[in-house]
Parts: sequence; C-alpha cells; structure tokens
Amino acid sequence: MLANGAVKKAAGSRPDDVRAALVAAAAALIEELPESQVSLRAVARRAGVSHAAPAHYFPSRADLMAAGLAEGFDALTAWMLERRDAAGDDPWDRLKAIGLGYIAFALERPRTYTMMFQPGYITSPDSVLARAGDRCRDVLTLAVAETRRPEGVDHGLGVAFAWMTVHGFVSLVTSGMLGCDPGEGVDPTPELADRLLSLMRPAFVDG
Amino acid sequence: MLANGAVKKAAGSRPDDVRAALVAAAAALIEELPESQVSLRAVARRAGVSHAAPAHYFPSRADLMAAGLAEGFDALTAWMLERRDAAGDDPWDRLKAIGLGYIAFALERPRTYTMMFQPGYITSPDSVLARAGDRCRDVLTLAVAETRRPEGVDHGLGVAFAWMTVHGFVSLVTSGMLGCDPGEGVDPTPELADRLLSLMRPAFVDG
DNA sequence: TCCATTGCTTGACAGTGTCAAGACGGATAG
DNA sequence: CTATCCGTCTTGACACTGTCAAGCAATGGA
Repeated sequence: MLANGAVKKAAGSRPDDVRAALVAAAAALIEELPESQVSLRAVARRAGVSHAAPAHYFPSRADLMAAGLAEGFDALTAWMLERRDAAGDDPWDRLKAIGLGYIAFALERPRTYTMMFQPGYITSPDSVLARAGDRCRDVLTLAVAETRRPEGVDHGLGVAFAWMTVHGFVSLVTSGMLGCDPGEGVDPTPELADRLLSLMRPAFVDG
Repeated sequence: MLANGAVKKAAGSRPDDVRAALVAAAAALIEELPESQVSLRAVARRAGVSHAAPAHYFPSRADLMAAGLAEGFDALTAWMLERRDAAGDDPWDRLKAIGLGYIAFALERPRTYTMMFQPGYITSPDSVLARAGDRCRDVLTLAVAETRRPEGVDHGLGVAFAWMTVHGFVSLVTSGMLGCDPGEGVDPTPELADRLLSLMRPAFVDG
C-alpha cells in the first residue's frame, strides 16, 4: 500500500522519496556548480540513484532543473515575507524591506537566482516553476497595491518598476558588470542597494 | 611573412580569416539557438572548419563564446550611440534615448543580450568581453555625467540606477516574468518601456 | 499462486569539449 | 633547386553528457 512505511529499496525509503531526493540534489548542485556542470547524471549521483532514474519523474533535464529552481523561488518568497513582516506599517517601508530581502537572497544564492531567470526552464505558463514565480510576484504585487502612488503611476507600472529595479541591480552585480570600482576593501553592495532603492521612492510615495 | 596578403589555404583566404569566420559563426549561432545548443562543434561546422580548429584560436569554448559576445556588446554600444545622436541637446532626453536604444537592441537580439550578461564568460577584467562591456558602459557614464542631478544622487549612483533599470526591464521581459497580461493583441513593450524610463526622471533632472 | 504493474537499473547511442598526433603547405636556409 | 622547419588545420581518441530501449525486482491484486 501507499499508506504504510514499507521498505522499498534502502532503509526507510518511502514512495516519492527518490523524487524529493532528486529535487533536493538539483537545488544543491545548482548553487554549488556553474550551470553547465549541473548535469542530470551529477544530480542522480548526488541523490544516490542511477543515471536514468530522473527520467521516471521528469521528462527532460529542463524539467528537473525547473523543479529545483522552483524551490529557489519559494525560498526567495520566504526571504521577502520575512523582511516585510519585520518592517513597520508604512507601505513604502514595507515595499523597501521586500526589495532588500529580495536583494539579500539573490546575493546569498547568486547561481540559483541567475538560473531562476534563465529562459528555457519555464516550459508552460502553469508549470511548477512559473507557479512559484507567480507566488513570488504576488508578494510584490500586494506590497505595491498598499502604496499611495502619485498620479500616472498605476499599479502595473509600479510592480514592473519595482521588480526591474531590484532584479537589474542583483543581475548586474552577479554578472560582474557593476564592478563598484574594485580596489576598496569594504563591500559597498548593501549600502549601494539601500541608496538605489531610495531612488525608487518618488514612484511609490505621493507628495 | 605575415605582412603580405599571401594566400594561405583556399581562394582568397587571408591570415586570421578562420578566426574571423569562427567569431562571426559564433555570433550568429548565439542568436539562432538556445545557449546549450551553441556548441563548439556547431560553430566550427558553420564556419566550415574541422571540429578542433577553434582550439587553435581560443583556449576553451568559453573564450570563443566571449569573442562572439563581445561583438554583441559593440553592437549594443552602436545602437545606444545612434539613438543618442538622434536626440536633441537636453541631457535627460539624451539619456532616455540611450535607454530606449539599449532596450531596443536587447529585445531585437534577446538571446545574445541574455548571454552577454551570463556569468562565466568574463574570464578576466581585461578580456575582450570585459573591454567591450566597459566601452558600452562608458556611453552611459558620459550621458549621466551630462545630467544635472538632485543633491544626493552622485555620478556613480546615477550610472548604477540607469543601467539596472533598463537591464532589469529587458531581463524580466525576455525571461517571460513580465508577462504584461497576455491576451491582448498589441505588444505593450515599447510604450511600457517609455513609461518606465520616465519614472527614472526625478533622479536625473534637478528641480 | 500467478500475473501485471510500478520503480528503478543497465546498456546503448549520438553528441559534446578537450587533448594528442599527424598531414599539409608556404617560408626560409643551404 | 632542394631540404628543412613551422604554423595551421585535420583526424582520431577519450571521458562525459541527455535520452531512449530493454530488463529486473518487488509489490499489489486476482
């Protein structure tokens, strides 16, 4: 039966244990290795199964990666929610906290974040990865809706502006384009992020 | 000698003809195929040489890709300059024109643009790709320097803000995250880009 | 007890990046 | 004119990849 905890292969393995192990291994390797080295077979080795085992759960490599990346989106959502709930009641403060949480996650797990936005892993609008991305965007959507924006900045425009600002920032930093004048000892990223987010303020605070 | 134009292999082929053909083939395939399918051997086939010929000019696959991507950066720079020179004398208009040119290029050649910012192709700060990226940023740097920004927005902050805004926008669009409410017939991207860039205005116009 | 289905393994295939060795042709020395 | 050298490119090989076909083991129902 499915209800009991019968031994299937090794000690204590339950149905769909292999699937969960594969997704966890994929999520781990995505952060550990460059994208081209996260192979199906490497994930299978990490999960302790044969090289063709993933084929029984995922139609292709892209689908396995998408499952691992969906976990990344859920983690990103969690970081945003945590920062938002720790902020006060002011709508702009809450939105800014979400942005800082977003940036913190992306800089903490840069390879995962970069791959999350790589075209090719979202196979359909209702795939696991797209759904996870929607849940993430919903947090931002709600926070923007709470703000009192000046005339001319509708809700959709505000969401797009906020998202592309934080996404553009971390994307430039992780790709090495925002070198921040190398040679200084301190990492200017956190302070720079704060100042950059403050530049968005006029679009979300009326008057 | 190397100074004359002696025939080296086939009709009309000059020294470094093969290298140029390889870079051109790489640049073409980068836009035609998804990243994982742009293989060294596919580039060699397109250039009409053997599968190991690239190894004589580029130490690894990443270096060949970087050469093709550097051409992409030069093309992006050209688009930005063209739009800037077609704009008027107002510093903000010029900066906005550069941004619109940037966005237009990225949406015209999405795969090239995406790969240009992929970590892993810049092997050193003075590589061909990094240099091309620097030349591109110089255009933006100059345009920002011409603007009269409000107090608190220094030059470096302005460059970062402008770049991350346009980069974030095209990155979200090409990755499918900024769905723009699918179902409408018209493509809302150009108008949306214009409205989003206008939101940057307070950071670059004083008073 | 027997059979069918599920879950996974083994094996194979074409394609990949990279390295080693060799062929080919023009330039150069005698 | 001949012989040698050397840079350019090809051929061949290796380990590795994603994917497919076949098969094995065990579990469930009859």
